[in-house]
Amino acid sequence: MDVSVKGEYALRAVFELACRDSDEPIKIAKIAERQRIPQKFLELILSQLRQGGFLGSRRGTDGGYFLARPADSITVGDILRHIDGPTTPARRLEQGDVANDSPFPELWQKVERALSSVIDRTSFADLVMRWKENRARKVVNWDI
Amino acid sequence: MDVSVKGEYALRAVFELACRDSDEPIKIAKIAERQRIPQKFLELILSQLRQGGFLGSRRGTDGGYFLARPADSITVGDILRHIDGPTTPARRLEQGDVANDSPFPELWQKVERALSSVIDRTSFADLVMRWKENRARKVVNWDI
DNA sequence: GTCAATCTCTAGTAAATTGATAGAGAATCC
DNA sequence: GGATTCTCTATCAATTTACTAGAGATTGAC
Repeated sequence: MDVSVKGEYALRAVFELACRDSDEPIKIAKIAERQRIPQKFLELILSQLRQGGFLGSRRGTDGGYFLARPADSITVGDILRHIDGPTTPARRLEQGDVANDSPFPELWQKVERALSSVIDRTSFADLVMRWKENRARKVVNWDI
Repeated sequence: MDVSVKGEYALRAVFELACRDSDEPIKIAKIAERQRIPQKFLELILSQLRQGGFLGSRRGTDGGYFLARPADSITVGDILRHIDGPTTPARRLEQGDVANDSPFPELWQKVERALSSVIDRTSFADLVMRWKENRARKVVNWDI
């Protein structure tokens, strides 16, 4: 009932890439620094996200990572499930037969749906938009 | 984003106790057998649930465990949080200051609310009720 | 073509967590 | 007093988590 640190790092890294609208690659070192993520650990995570088709990369000077798809087509759920695995193990969702039934598969399905209604409906475009709005509000308050 | 086996055992054990409307204690061995839970492991879990005020117990012959409160006043969330800890670590829910803000505390709060809308609103009385209804339906289908 | 920068891949690893087990001790009832 | 059952502390193997090390492969600049 919790997200791993790795999953959180993955979300922060993708968010960092989604914030830049340009397609030019951002270096691992830069993401690591800005999001305070151990660099070597982040390398593994980014590589895994690339293998999942979420990110693209380029090597060499001016290399780095970038979104492989538009930010509004990548959801928080996509990233979390790719990094941390399924939110609920399949066997918990299966209805038992008459002999061995229990109320729990139905419960886990409800939990799954509730969770999904948030994580699968929040794209990184949404996150960036909300973040910019909040940011604007705070700056205004500061000015008063 | 998952529940431990221990948490699942705890739910099954409390459900087992909630199914009996009588207040007479049920032995650990019986619960372990009926719910297929390793007995020694279950002992720890039941003891922890007793310390949390959810269960009561009696020793000796005719001893066992029983609900300390009515089944409609114990929720799935109560048990899960007592056994597995908070569903989202507090630090993830905290809003950062202007200098270091991010869209994630808001996200985690939404996740938390979505989860809560299921687990904190499902009591063991609900589970027993639904289970009995389902059971009745299945038996009817068998008879046809 | 070589050099520097950067991603990529395979290992390894210390610490924590998970899912248990063992066994002595304490209460309850006959 | 003895049988039964819960209670408490300790221990443990396996797995997972969070992270590090280092050699290798690309890329672009010169």
